[in-house]
Amino acid sequence: MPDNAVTKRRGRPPAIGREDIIRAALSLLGPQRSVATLTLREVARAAGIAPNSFYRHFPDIDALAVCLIERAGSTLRRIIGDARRSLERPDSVVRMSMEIFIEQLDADDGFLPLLLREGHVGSDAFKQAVEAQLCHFEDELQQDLLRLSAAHGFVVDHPALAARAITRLVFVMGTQALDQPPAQRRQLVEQSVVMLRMIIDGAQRPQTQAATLP
Amino acid sequence: MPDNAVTKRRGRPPAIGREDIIRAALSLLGPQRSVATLTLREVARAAGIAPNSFYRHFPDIDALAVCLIERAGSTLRRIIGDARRSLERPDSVVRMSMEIFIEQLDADDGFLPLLLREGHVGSDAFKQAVEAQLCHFEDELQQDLLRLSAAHGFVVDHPALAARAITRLVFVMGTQALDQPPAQRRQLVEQSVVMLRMIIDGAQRPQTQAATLP
DNA sequence: CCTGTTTTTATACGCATGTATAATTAATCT
DNA sequence: AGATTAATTATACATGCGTATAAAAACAGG
Repeated sequence: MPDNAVTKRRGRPPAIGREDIIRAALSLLGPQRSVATLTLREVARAAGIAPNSFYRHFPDIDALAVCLIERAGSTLRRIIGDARRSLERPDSVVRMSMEIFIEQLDADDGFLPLLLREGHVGSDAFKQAVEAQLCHFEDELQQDLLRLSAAHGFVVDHPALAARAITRLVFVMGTQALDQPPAQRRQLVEQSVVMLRMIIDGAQRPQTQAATLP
Repeated sequence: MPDNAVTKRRGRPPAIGREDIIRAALSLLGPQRSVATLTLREVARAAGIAPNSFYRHFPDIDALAVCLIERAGSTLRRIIGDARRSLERPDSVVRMSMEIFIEQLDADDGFLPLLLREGHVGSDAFKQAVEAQLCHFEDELQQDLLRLSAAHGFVVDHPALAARAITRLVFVMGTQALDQPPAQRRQLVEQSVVMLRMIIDGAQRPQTQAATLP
C-alpha cells in the first residue's frame, strides 16, 4: 500500500496540513482580494504557524496560489456544469446559466471571485493555471453545446470557438459584475444574455466571408 | 491668459516635468510588466530624482498609473479607430481590424500591453480608469458599426451591446496573445475573426427568446 | 531510556518600500 | 544684496517581506 493517509511516520507529527493552510488562505481572500497579493507571512499568521513552517507544505507561495486556482476552477466547473445540464428548456438555458454564474459571485466559498480577480498578472505558473481552468470550462461548454444541438436538431458551426467566445465573454462580464451593486448586476445579466445569444445565433449558420456583411 | 506654459514662477524651477516621469515609468514597463507593480522609488530612480520629489508631480503612485492608462487608452483608440475607418471593403474589416490590434502588441510605445496587463486588479481608481477606456472603445466601435450598417444597408439589432461584446472579446483575446509566440498569435487571430463574425452575424437579426434556439 | 527522525519554532539578516523631517539649492522680487 | 519662495535632496524611521540558520519539540524504534 503506497502512502496511506494514516501512515505512522517517524518524527514529530505535522501540527497542520495542506488543507488547513488552504483554509487559512481562503479566509484572507475577500471578494476584493487577489490571490497574487497573498504573502507567505500573512498566510502563515492566519494558519497559526511560524513563517518557515509554510515550506513544509508548499514549495513557495506560488504553489499555494496555483492550488487555490485549481480548486476554485474544478469546484466551479462542477457547479456550473451541473446547473447547465439540469436545465431542460433550451430556450432559457442561456439566461439561467448566466444567472447562476453571477450568483456564484456571492457564494460562501468565494471561488468565483478568486478566479476572476486574477486577470493575467502574476507569475507564469499563475497565469497558466488560470488559463488551464478556462480551457476546461470551454471544453465542457462545447460538449453541452453539441449535446443541445443534437437534441434539438440545429447545427453549431464552430463549436469549439463558440464555446470559447461564450466562456471568455461570461468571465469578462462576471469580472465587471464583481465591482457592481446588485441593481447594476441585474442589468448586466440582461445585457450578457443578449450578447451571448448573438454568439449562439451567429454560430448557427456557416460563415462565408462575403456573407458576414451583406 | 491663464497658466501659460512658459509662465515665470517664483522659486526654484522644477528640474523635471510630469512628462519625464511618465517617460521613465514607460521605460520600466516591458510587455510583461504591469503598471500596478511600479513602485514610487523605482520610478523616481529611473527618472533620476529623489523619491520624495515624486510627490511634487503626482499625489501618489496610483495617480501616475491612472495617467498612464488614460494615455495608453486614448492613443490606442486613435490608432485603432483610424485604421478601422480607413478600411473600405467591409468584408475584410473584421480581419484587418483584428490584425492591426494584434500588431499593436509589439508597437514601440507598449501602450496595448500596458492596458491589457491590468485585468481587474489594483486600486479602485485604477480599475475605473481601465474600465473607462474600454467604454470609450465601445462607444467608438458602436459609431463605426452604425456607420457601416447604414452604408451597406443592413441592420444591427443592439449596436451598443454588439460593440461591447466585440470590444471585450478582442481585449480578452489580445491578452491571451500577449504571452504567445507569433505562430500561435496568427491562429489566435483566425479564431478571433470567426468568433467576432459570430457576434456580428448574431447581431443582424432581432432576438426573440424562442428564436435563439430553434 | 536513549537515539534517530521529522516538524516546528525563535531569532536574525538583508532588502525594499512609503513617507516624515529638515536642510539645501536655485530661481524671482524688492 | 538680501529676502522670499518653491523645488530638490539627504537622512532617517518604521514596516513588512522572504528566507537562512540553529535550537527546541514530539514522535517511533531500539
